Amino acid sequence: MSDSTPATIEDVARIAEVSIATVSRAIHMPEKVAKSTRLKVNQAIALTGYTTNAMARSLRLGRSNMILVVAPDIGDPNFSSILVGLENEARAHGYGVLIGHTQNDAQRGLEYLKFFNSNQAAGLILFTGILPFGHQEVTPRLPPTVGVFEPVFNGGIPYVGVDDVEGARKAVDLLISEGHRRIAFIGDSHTRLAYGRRRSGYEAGLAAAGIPPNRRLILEGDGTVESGRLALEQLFMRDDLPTAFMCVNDQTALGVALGLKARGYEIPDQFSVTGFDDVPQASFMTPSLTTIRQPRTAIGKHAMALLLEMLSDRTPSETEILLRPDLVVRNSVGPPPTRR
Amino acid sequence: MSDSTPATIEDVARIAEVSIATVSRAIHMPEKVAKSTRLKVNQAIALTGYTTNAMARSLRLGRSNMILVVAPDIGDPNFSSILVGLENEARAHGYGVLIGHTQNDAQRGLEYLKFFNSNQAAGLILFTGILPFGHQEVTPRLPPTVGVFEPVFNGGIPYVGVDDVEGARKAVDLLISEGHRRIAFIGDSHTRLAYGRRRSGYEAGLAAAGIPPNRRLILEGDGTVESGRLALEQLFMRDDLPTAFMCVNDQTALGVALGLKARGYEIPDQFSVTGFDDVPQASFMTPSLTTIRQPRTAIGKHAMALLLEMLSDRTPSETEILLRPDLVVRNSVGPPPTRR
DNA sequence: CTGGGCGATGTAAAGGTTTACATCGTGCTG
DNA sequence: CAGCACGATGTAAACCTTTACATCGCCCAG
Repeated sequence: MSDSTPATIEDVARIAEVSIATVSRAIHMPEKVAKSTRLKVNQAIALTGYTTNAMARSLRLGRSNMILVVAPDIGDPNFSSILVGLENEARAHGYGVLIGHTQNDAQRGLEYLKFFNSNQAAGLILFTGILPFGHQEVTPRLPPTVGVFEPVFNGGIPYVGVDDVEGARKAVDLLISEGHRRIAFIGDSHTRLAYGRRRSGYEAGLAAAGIPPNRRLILEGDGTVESGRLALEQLFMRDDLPTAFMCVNDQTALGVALGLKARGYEIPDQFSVTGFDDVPQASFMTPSLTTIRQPRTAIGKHAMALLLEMLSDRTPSETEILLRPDLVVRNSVGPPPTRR
Repeated sequence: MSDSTPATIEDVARIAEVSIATVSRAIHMPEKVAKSTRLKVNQAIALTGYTTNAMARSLRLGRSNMILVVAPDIGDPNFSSILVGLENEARAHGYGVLIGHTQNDAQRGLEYLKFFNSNQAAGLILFTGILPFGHQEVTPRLPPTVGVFEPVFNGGIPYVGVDDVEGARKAVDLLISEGHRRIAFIGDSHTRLAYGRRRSGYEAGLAAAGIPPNRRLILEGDGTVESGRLALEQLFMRDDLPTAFMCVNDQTALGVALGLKARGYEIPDQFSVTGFDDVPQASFMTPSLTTIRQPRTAIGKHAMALLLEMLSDRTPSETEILLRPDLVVRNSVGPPPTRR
């Protein structure tokens, strides 16, 4: 009864008194088999506890039920909640999730492609904006792929991200509505596409409020805590201070906040600060950080859904999905100090 | 030349002018094939870019090169750094990592067992202390399994964790060396084994310092922020205050810190607080939290190494690996206020 | 010189599916 | 009533490996 080896399709066929072909059809194309037969097969399946052998199936079909997810760093706290969305969606459709990380090593990225040679994975979710497969000229044939956060570098690959422009716009609008008019943007960068878009949102917000742009209030930064601190120092040295700092991400905001605290200033009484991303740490800061939340689980869900769509029919319904980010109001923003 | 379909072992055999059996042997048991033949085969492999089809191999062997990792919540920030350790170690041995989460739903846990019916996975890494497979009486046959953090509930399964007793001991020793003698332990629990061990460390530390135990200073808690706050309130109501709070984890410590701040007390000037785990947020708190670091990446690495060992020969060299936790000194601990 | 043994290689089966094609029977049309 | 079409089912090949067993030469001992 309870065999040591799992039941095969043949066991089911014997018990249901049909051929294995019929069993297979009853499972995968139920409309092709007579109702009575279907019933017998289902009973036999229940009796044996049969589960179709995914290995044999994948071998025969030349296609597996695994999705490979490659990120530069799976240790990144941002990664895990996206993973939740990815995994839930995948499982809901009978797919499993395989993970890998490149740690920005192209060679390692290349290794993961082997999963596709042998159909160990059917599709790819890519976190890096840049293809992790070395120089772009020799781009190997890619499996069905969906990018997350940023478009994949050499294009033609659909991706799911957040509407950075709108997010930035929400932050700057909040600051303006509190009465700020001198708002710095910390973390401009030419290498990160998302940062450029956030800057666009910032500029659009200022323009909409009729505030003339001020290039001296836009500072470079690479998104690290240190870069925030550095930018702050530059502003202090110039003696050309804003009343609010809009930062390109939460790490930068933390750097700014630490710098201000070190100089003895109070947030939000004397300066306001906003971030972007809503990393888990944001609510732990003092004061807790007002920021823009990336809907991470939703991003994962959509990315996986898009990929699965590509896997069934060939044409994805959309080639770019931008989700709406939310403003998370905490305690780092207030009205500018009244000048008197 | 660059076919659309990947090369099979047969292509290699044809080019090398040998049989497919010889190719297989050249790859997996090189000592069994003549040196000259091996050379020809290797050249043919290089020429064709052959990669052995993992599906066919797994089907034939009845064993795959995937390890399933199941956690209650893969969104937990603690999870991701362990994952790094797991994945690195797995890949170094030619294994891939498959992930799943149960969200404490036994049914979902059960679903993942299907991966083993069809040999889609060869081994299991389990994060929950309790088996995620419903009631324990009907425990299904488990594949080779290693637990992480806590021993798996119905035993007999090796696990990798941290030496909680030693970690707690380090925390309490620090507090004692700063001069504290009235030290509360927040977060006692009968359900979490790790918490019990941390309490043991606390008690051992007090005993070693000749401080008599005081049951009124040991408070229940489930490890949430709220539980920390609650325990604090109880202590205040009793008007029986310690000078330091040793918390069973960082969340609890945050709850205590927030409660103290809300009552207008300063940390560490008036009260000292320690945590356990060193979650990423710990350094963002104000004041930053002195805590015990779990060597997460190392835990992942050891757990995977142990599992792979079980997969090759049947007997694991050890059945319990406890890693040494480190004290991370930040700013939440100071000497007790001088009474005057 | 013959037979046995051994090292190197080949042959073929097995692993569990899916599916093109063949077969069978029934009911309808002409 | 004959023939055809169609729906339901069965047969067998193919997917790509690994490996037990067979085969083939060759060397050495008797």
